[in-house]
Amino acid sequence: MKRTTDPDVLLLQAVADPMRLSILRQLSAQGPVCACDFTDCCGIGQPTVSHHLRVLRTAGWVTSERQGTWIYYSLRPEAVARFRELAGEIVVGPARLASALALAAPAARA
Amino acid sequence: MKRTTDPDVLLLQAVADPMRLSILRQLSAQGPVCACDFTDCCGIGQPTVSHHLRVLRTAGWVTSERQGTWIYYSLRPEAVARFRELAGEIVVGPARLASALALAAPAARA
DNA sequence: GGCATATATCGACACTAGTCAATATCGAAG
DNA sequence: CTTCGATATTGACTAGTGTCGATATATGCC
Repeated sequence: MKRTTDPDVLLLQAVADPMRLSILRQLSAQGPVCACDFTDCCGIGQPTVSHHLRVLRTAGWVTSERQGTWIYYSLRPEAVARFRELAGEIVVGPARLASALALAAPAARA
Repeated sequence: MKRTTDPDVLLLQAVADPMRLSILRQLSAQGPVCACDFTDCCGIGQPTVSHHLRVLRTAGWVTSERQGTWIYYSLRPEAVARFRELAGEIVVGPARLASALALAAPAARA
């Protein structure tokens, strides 16, 4: 995967992993979750969990907050909203219309 | 990236690439697009375009259809719908509620 | 048939990502 | 201050990914 600076792509890359999708779903279902909980539930080593959480934090998906010994992770509303926007960008509707108008003209836009 | 069988993750992995996101956006905006158009617009080699289109097809994002010499690619409504569902699954709402009820108890649900 | 164009496949390369073991850091408790 | 538990970082290894050049396949045209 080539390194990218596009924040949209970073957001998508971060969620495009089984562990991280699982983490995000758990955060969505349970709210702020202690990092230790991810370590238990996913059958995965602690450093790996920490790594995935870092990826999610870097991409803007989560924020962390200390509560004594533990660190709680929460979803960032901005990321959730942006993800939904991205999903909303991809639509099928206009496609069929355009195809009816200008099919068989591959470079017609030039 | 470890190989995965989860179709949701496959869908997300497919869209989590600059070229492929660009291709999907173009398909969303213009409808069925000739493969040759992607080759021109993205400053990328023809085999690479073919590779990305195969990834998108494998993930269920697009279907191909021959029109004489050219091959037109279209978005699959099922994939678009599933993508939007996935985006809808991640919500921030319940999080705050749960945190108000049971904070400072990392394994309270056990 | 033979040729030209469009697309797919193959093989190879560099780079990246996911994972773990070992270790460091940080906060709390004694 | 020492110790302990939780989390982060480092270093290394493996495997997957994006890219390309060369080549194969398919379609249309002469």
